[in-house]
Amino acid sequence: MSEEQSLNFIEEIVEADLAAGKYQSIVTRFPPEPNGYLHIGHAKSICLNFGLAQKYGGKTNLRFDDTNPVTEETEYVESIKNDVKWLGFNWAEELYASNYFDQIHGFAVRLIEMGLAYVDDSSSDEIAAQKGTPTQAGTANAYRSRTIAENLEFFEDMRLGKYADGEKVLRAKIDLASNNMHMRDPIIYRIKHAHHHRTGNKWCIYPMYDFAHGQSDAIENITHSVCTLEFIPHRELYNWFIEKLSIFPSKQYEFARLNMTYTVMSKRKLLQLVQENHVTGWDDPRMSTISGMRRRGYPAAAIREFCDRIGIAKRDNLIDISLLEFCVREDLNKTAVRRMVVFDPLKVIITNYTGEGEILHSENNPEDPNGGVREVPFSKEIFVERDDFMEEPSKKYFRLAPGQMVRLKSAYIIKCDDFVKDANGNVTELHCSYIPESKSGSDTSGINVKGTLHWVSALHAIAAEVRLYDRLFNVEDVANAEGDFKDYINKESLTVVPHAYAEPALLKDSMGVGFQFLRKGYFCADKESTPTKLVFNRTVGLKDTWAKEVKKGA
RNA sequence: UGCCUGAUAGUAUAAUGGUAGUACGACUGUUUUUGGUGCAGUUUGUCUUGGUUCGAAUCCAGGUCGGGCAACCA
Repeated sequence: MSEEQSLNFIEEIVEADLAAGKYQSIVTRFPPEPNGYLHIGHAKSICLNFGLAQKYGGKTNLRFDDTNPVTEETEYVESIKNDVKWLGFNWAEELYASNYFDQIHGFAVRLIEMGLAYVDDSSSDEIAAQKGTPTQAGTANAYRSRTIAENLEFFEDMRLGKYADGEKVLRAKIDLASNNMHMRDPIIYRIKHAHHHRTGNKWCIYPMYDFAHGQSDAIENITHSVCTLEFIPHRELYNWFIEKLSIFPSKQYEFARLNMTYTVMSKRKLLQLVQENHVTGWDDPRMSTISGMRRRGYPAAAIREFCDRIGIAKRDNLIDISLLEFCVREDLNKTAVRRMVVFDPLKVIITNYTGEGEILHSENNPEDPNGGVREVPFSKEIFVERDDFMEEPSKKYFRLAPGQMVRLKSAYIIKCDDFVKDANGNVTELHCSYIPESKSGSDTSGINVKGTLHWVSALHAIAAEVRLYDRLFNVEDVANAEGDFKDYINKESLTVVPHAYAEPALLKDSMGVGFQFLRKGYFCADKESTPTKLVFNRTVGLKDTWAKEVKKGA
C-alpha cells in the first residue's frame, strides 16, 4: 500500500509522542456531562477519541463529568451509554468524576497545606468584582491571607455541612493580576446541598470543572486529553494544578467543535426545544441528537463516515448538512431494500388486462447481486403517484400523459389512453392499456420508454403512515442569526402522509432495516410503528435532479 | 482598551521551504426498468502589505477580519 493518508494535527502529535517514546500506548477519554442527550457534535468527539485509541493501539474511557448534581440525571447517563455503543464504540472503562470525589478532596486539602488555596467568604458578586476585568488586575480581599490552619478548618466545616450554599468557597491562590482570567484565584470547590445521582447525599461540596477534569485525567493516566476550542484558556490552569499536585501529566489539546447548517448544537437549546414542545422529545427525528438521527434512520456507519470526512482542525467551521445527507445516502444506497409506496394515489385501470392478476418479482437491491427478490402482486387496477400524470406535459416530462408510455417498475409498459375528471376538474382515474409482451425480464416488445414508475396493486395495497421531515430551522447559521433562535424554527419541518399505499411485502419486512421507497427516498419504520399501523420516517430524500429541472423552468 | 486563538475554491480539509490536491456542492455528458446509482469531465482558492530565499500557502514583521476569555456551568 503506497496510499499516504494525511494526519490531522492531533494524530501528528500522537505519532510524534509515540515515536519519541513519551508513551508506550495512549489513553484517551470521552467526558460528557450527563445533563442532556448526545448530539452530532459529540459524535465528532467520540469518533476522534475512540478513533485515536483504535488507530494507535490504546484505550478510551467513557467518563461522566458529573460534578454538578443539580443538572445531572441517570436518564442522561443511560442515553449516553446507549448512543456511544450504537455508534459502534466500546469503552475500556465506565468511569465517573464522582468516583474520585475523595481523591479530589484530598488534592484540595493538599493545596491548602501548601498555602495554594484559601476559603473565601465573599459573595459571588463580590468575587466577580474583585476579579477585575481583562484589562484591569483583580484585587485581593482579606480572606486571601487566612492561615493554613484556618483554611483547613473552614474547608472541613464546609465539607461537614456547617454552611449554607454560597456562604463560602475554596479558591486556588494563584495570581489576581494574570492576563488569563481563569488564573485569578479560580473557585475550585463550592457548597451545594443537593442530591447527587451517584453519591447521593454524601457530599455537600463539589469540585468545579477545573478542579475535577484534569484531576480525573491524571488519575486515569489519560495521555491525550482532547477537548474543544473554548477550553484553551483553561489549559494554563489545567497544567498549574498538575504541576502543583505532582500528578500524572496529562496534556490537553483543543480542536474546533462541529457546527452544522440549519440546526442547533447546544444542549441548552436542544433542551429548550424539548421542554417547550417544539419537538416531540430528545429523539425527535428532526433533532441533531444521536438518538434523533437513529430514530430517523441514519446509519451509525454514515455518521462515522461523516465525522471522518469533516476532519479535525482548529478553525471555526459551519459544515453543510448536505454532506451528512450525502453520507447517509451513500450508505443506504448500498444496504436499503427497495420497496414501492405511493403517497398520493391516482387510480389506473388497465383496460386490456383480463387476467385475475399475477405475482411478479422485483429485486430487493440492484446494488446487491445477492439481495434476492420479493414478490409483488399485479392486477387490473393499480395506483400510481398523482404527479406522475400530466394532462398537458412539458417537453421533457417522461411520465404518464395522454398517449404517452411508461414502464411500471418490474412489470409492464403501459400507455395512457384516457383519463377521467370529476366535476371540479380533478383527474380521478387513468385508463391505460398494457403491452403483454413487455413483461419485465422477458420483454420482447422492442419498445423503449424513458420513464419508469413505482406503483402498487389497488387490490393488494396496505395502508401506512409516512412522516416526511424537513430541516428544523430555515436559516443556515442558526446560532449566529439575529434574535431568538426559536424565531427561525421551520413550521413545515414535519409533513404527515396519513394514508399511503404500500406494497404488501412491507408487512413481512423486519422493521430494523433501512428501506428505499422507489423514487421517494430512504425510510425506516418509526418506533411507533405496529403491525396493524405501519409508520415510516423519511430518513432522507433521493437526489432529485428532476425537481431541480422543474424549479429552473418555473 | 488587554490576553488567547485562528484565516487555503461555495463548504470542509491536505500540501510541514520545491507541480496548490481531495471530498461534498454546482454544472456537462454518459449509462440505467428508480429523473436514484455508477462512470467521465468542467468550474471556483492560498485575507492583506512588506521582508528573508534561487524558490513562500508554509519562515519573519506589520495590518485586516473571525472566534474565545471577566458562571459558586461544563
